[in-house]
Amino acid sequence: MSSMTPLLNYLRNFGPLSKAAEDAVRLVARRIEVKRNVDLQPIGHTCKTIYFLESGIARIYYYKADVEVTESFSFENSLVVRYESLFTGRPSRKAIQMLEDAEVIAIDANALFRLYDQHHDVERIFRHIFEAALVDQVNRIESIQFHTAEERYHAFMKERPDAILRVPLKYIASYLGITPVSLSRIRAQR
Amino acid sequence: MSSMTPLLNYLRNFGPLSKAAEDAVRLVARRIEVKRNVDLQPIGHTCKTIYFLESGIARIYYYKADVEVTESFSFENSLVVRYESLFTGRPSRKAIQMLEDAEVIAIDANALFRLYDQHHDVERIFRHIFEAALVDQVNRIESIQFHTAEERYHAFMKERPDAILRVPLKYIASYLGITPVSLSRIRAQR
DNA sequence: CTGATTTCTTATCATATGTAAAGTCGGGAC
DNA sequence: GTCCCGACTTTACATATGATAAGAAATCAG
Repeated sequence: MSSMTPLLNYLRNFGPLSKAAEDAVRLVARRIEVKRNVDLQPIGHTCKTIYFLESGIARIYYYKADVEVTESFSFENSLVVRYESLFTGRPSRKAIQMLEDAEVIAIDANALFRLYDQHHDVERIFRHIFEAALVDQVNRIESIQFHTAEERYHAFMKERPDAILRVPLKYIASYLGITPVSLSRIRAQR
Repeated sequence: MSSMTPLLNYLRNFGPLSKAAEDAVRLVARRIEVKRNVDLQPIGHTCKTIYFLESGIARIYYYKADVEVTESFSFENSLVVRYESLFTGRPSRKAIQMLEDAEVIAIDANALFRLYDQHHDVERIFRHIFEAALVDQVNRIESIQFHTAEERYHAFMKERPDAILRVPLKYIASYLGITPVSLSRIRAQR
């Protein structure tokens, strides 16, 4: 049985986890390796897996009228989830792509949700995780809607200074909601 | 004891609710009347109450550099929550204001959360509610970042055709992330 | 009803961002 | 090493939105 230690440590940030629950989580998760540029989940697939990144960077992207759009990045030691598909059971128009070779833990979402009744600590932990995700989304909306592209670029740089070195700028541009040309302009001044 | 029926029906949309749990919820909720233009919750207050609107419209707003910004609207038969404060325990920079005279059910959030351990169905229902809210926020981000102001206006009109009649346009403009002038221009063409 | 205040629209001008096209740079394939 | 291709930047021009101000319409108080 592979270690899963990083995942279990991550989960413990959100609440205590009994030994029994820990074992149950291990049984619904498996460790996989994914190469750079591979789509972990393709467009059109219904999200039935919650991914935890031990290493590597992933992005969620989709197409808006033939133009590729980056919705989010996820870095090591965090989850990658297409919430709008996971919680509706509908196919996602979004794909998850790895931007670096990565070690990933894939959690079977339905199996995980079945643990909720037996292991209340598992339900509580994931509830806290998704509550925190909700807060993140609310804050992201504020940042998108009420800050300029330049402000958002600097905020992103401050929060993830390594991203600039690890992620192609064109993806950062589309994440910020601007074109690569615009991002170039912002970076050029000063 | 006041009826609370609309709230309980709303909750049942998200899962079954036992009689015992129903009674427990009644005990942490109270019914109030709020007048138009009143701030149900002021800026700077930590969110400790979840509101359900039986009637009326509310909006969440805040100030971004002296300019008032509308974050969201809530209509009758839905919840009003400042998630970023409720789930972090930190004071909110946002206020909740009524846009019409309203009948509101105020739920004590901490008392509600204490019910989670005794009444698993209450925890499950509110988990589903907040999961749905997470999906909403993800979709809102997509709509904000990757659609034009005009597309967003038409989408909002389609989803809430009554809003235009009940909500001052300046609030709709700031919700859409544009100025009232811009909204006027969009409405003028055609 | 009347006047006062707020909301909404219209017009003008400034600016940020988009689109298109061309040029530069750098890494990978062979 | 050489070539090629993709990523990034730069420039020129077009367009959408913002800021400001003034006027029209609606709402509110008395």
